[in-house]
Amino acid sequence: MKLSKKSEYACLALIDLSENIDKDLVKSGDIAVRKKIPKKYLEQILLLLKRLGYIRSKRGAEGGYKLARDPAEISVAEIIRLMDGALAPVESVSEYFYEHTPIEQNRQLISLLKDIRDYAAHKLETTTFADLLEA
Amino acid sequence: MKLSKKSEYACLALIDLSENIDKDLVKSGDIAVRKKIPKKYLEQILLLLKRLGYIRSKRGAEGGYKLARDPAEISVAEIIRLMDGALAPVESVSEYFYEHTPIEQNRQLISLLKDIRDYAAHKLETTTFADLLEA
DNA sequence: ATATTATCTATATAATTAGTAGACAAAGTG
DNA sequence: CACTTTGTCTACTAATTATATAGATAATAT
Repeated sequence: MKLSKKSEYACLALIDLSENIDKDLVKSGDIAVRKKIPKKYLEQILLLLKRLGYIRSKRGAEGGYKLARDPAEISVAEIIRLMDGALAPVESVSEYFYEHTPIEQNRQLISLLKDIRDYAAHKLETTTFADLLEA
Repeated sequence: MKLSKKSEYACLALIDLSENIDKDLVKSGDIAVRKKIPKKYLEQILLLLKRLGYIRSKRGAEGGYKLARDPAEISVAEIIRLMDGALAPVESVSEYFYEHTPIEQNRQLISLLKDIRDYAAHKLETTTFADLLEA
């Protein structure tokens, strides 16, 4: 797993929406400024998150976005998987994105990498966006 | 950390050389066939490993490669780092390849990713090529 | 002398990443 | 209604990285 900026931005956007969950709507421009994300790029990401059912939107003046789900029920793992694919260090050790890779020729290496994958996947699956807010 | 084929190939090549440590020299062509690595690509990788001091070579007919170091003293971590860079899922959490990334804006995310990095790094640092040979 | 093998450098190609640009659609405001 | 704001959609671009391939040269064994 290597996080792209896209998935970093997606997480930051969801964090921002979680932080502003009391507000009715949050404008993408505001998120862009607060989280220092290129505005047009962020729009693409928000659109994607909308299509995936994570957020809702309203167009027009005074429009914006809001969460469609409880932050406590969105795991970091699922967002990274949607943006970047496998959490595993190689696809041949991935649960959801399995693919053959050269390293499969060595059993020990596979089990080592699988162990790392399992650790990372467990951590990311059990961490939700509610956990990412400041105490 | 996402392993490239290059680092997968590099590991397989070092495994092959470890498996044949009793032999005087191993030809790149033989490694390529046994480990199913494109021959010319493998040559580049072997050359790199040679310059880095991991292997020695001899040219000409009946030439080839051999390990310059004990497999038990080469960690998987160092090879991946040399081929692919950071073991961490984002550079902002990397020990040896630190760089700013957007996600640094969230403390909790940073500590989560750092935890994953530490686990992976520890595993990979304590696994050597001697550990990768069949019992 | 010849065949074999490593060395070195250049090139190619495709995919991925990280955006930008601009037209269009919907909603609110005066 | 006109105008501004904000989301939606699609296309495009530029740079980088990944994954090789090609071919000339150098050294060595036979």
